[in-house]
Amino acid sequence: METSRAFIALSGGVDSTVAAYLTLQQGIPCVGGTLRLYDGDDATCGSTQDVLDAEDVAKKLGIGFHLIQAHQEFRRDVMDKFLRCYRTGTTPSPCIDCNRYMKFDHLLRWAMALGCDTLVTGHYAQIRRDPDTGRYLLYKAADLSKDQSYFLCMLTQHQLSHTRFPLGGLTKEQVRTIAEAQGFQNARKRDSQDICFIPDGDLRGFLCKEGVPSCPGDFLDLQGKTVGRHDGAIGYTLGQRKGLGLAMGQPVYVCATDVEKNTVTVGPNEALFHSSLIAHDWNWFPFPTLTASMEVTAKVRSRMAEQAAVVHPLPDGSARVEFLEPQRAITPGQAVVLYQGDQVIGGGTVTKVL
RNA sequence: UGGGAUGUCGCCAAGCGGUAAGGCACCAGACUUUGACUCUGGCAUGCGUAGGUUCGAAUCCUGCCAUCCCAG
Repeated sequence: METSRAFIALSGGVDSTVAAYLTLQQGIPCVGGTLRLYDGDDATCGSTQDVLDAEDVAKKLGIGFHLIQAHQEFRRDVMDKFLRCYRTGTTPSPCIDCNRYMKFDHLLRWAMALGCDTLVTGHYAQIRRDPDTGRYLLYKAADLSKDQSYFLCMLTQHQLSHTRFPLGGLTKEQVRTIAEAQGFQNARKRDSQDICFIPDGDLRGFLCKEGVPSCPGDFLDLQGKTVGRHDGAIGYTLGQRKGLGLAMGQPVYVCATDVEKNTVTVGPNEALFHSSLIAHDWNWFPFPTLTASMEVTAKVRSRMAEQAAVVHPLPDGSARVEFLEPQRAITPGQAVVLYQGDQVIGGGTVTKVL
């Protein structure tokens, strides 16, 4: 648990810069590095400019800098899974996978190979250790508006045991203030967002380029009547309104997609609400596996308010989450993350909506 | 070919002589480390077309065009 040497994951942004600064302030020897995940120079995450920014930060802080190539791993563990999800009609969460497989696996291995025992990142979340069980627990950030615990729901005990989030107890404004006080150039740099490997936002174009082409098909209403033509069932996600091009008098939303039949069913907002889901691929924080039903609050997307629910373990290791109130557009492929207060209980991947 | 009806933004649709509502769609921003949702803003010097009446017409009159329905 004692950090003798820390590896700082530098993105070139203000968060990781301040995380590095704060770690150095504690007198911990540090070395920095950036993952190069994608070839495109225009990528919004790990672009050439970001790498230069990160290197610049390392220089200013007087720490070493490593540029770690991870194109192959990123393609295998994040992009291929992303494409597979769309191909099979589910909606992926690439940021969760990137955390799980790139930042806290590939990068952590590199850090350790470089003689570091701790990985430091600029994520907004908190790690604590349960004194009774010895397990590492994940908590929300103090700044709830920047909390990233949803995206960190798949971190394992091993990963958490070698990770530090220096910003977990700070607000974004405090972080920017520290950066300004230290004269960091990126103090007011815009936060990153959107899918980093689709910088122009053209999801369908990207899927096509990567071998998941779209074929036009029919839009159906809830009664099964054809109401228009779509660009291809893949590429639409549950609850989507924009881009349908359907003037039905009232707003309509994607209620279902069928990639086999290449149909997209649309309906009114009210048709999107469901009360329970089944999820698999669970990662639990306070215990190795869920053995009994428990009351929690839950999210099925990062920005929604948590909702009261009960999670029930199922024999095959999956679990059923039952919400007290029906939830809008629960989407297979997305993560469901469970909380009790500020503590993250666990996260899984939605497989079925009931 | 007779008879009837209708033609206002991409779709639907107000308007009924006083100087073009609204909804949907679309576009642009905001929000956002996923896809989404949401919010804000934009969106017809012109109402099928050509004339006429009027101080003034999308609104009245006439011709033409188009579409739909009924006859046949």
